[in-house]
Amino acid sequence: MQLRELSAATGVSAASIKFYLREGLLPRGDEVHPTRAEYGSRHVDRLNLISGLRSVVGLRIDQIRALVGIIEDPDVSRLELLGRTQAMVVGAPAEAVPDHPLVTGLLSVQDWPDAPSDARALLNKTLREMEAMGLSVSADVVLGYARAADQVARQDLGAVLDEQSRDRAVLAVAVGVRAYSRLLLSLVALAQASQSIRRLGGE
Amino acid sequence: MQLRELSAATGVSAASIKFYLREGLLPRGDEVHPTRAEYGSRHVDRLNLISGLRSVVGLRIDQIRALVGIIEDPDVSRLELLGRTQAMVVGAPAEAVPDHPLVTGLLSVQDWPDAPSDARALLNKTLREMEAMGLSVSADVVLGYARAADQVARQDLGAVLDEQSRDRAVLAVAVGVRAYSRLLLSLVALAQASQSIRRLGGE
DNA sequence: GCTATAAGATAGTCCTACTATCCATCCTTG
DNA sequence: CAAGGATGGATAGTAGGACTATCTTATAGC
Repeated sequence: MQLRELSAATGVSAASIKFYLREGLLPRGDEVHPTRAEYGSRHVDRLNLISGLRSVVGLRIDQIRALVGIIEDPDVSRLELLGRTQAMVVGAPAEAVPDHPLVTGLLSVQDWPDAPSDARALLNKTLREMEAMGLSVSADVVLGYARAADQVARQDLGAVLDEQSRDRAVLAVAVGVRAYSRLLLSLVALAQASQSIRRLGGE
Repeated sequence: MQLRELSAATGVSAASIKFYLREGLLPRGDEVHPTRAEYGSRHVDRLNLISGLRSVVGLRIDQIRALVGIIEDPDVSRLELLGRTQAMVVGAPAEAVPDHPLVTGLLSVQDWPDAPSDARALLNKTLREMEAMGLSVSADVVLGYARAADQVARQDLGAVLDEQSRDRAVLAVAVGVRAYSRLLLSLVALAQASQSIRRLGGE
């Protein structure tokens, strides 16, 4: 497959493919001559990953480059790869954040492993930011959400593990996280709208 | 208060204030002379709204302009204003979307009013998109999240209704929706990370 | 051999959100 | 009351991000 065909196969313009090559997101093809290179299925997977992460998930080029670097690092296990993907998509903080009181309680109630992770750091950061903004969060609410989240996680994991290439697994995780975040957002919005109508509807 | 003081009071640079004036996001001050204008608390509220919607919520200038237009339309009730704000923040679709089977059930179980809304359209659209992508969503999961969301909404609404100016109410809604959905997302991420460790941790 | 096309490199474009400069006032301070 | 510095408003410039168009060189196929 050469560049033009790769473009046709993925719907990405030839100019954009050249751009991704330059930016190091897409590996070079096998060079047949100085002016001819051969591309294969890994290039197709990679381009699908790139355009999915751009258009669906909304990551920036430098974030995608970072993720691609992890994908290609053979020392990174698939488990770690998926964790890093999740962290990138949800915007987890780079540094560790000390545990919020609610989090320690949560882990024991849910029987979740007490291991540090980007997700845990994000949760702690989020709780602290909400308090800083004057939004109080009750333990009941957190536990209620956590129970629901735990159910989702059990279901969702299977699909991701079935993906054959690392590129496809990463895309599946990213799209899944994005979809669930939109679902949650919709539900919060609908709940608020419903309560608003209750209280203000008759005014 | 003149421009420099307004800048000091809000932490927004004088140049940016001029930019927002030009863009029609911030009303002009009361013109004392051709070269002197007086700004008041409504300008402070508005600037806090603009910078909050930009930095915390991530809205673009044209979205903020649209919202400001609604704020200043006296024919729009506070209830409708808050609904429109929410729709902007969550990126609700412009057109109505037919109900997903899960949604009708959800409304009756939660005893939420059966009124069309942007939030409802978004939920329907999200559920349909997830199905199109092969992500199955169970009724149990949706109900679990909905219960938790309902609790949050009851609490959170009070704070919004207490706000005196429309600007502040809009900011409170926008920040609230954003913050709670991030909280949920953090919990889902942590749940997924925990389940991953369970299943793959020993590999 | 000749021409169309691929690969690769370089420079240009479009968009968004500001930021810097300019200018005509006008207020304040010595 | 004159001088200097600030103010409000207008115009143009900048920075970052993501491409896109152009150009060059070298082949591939006729």
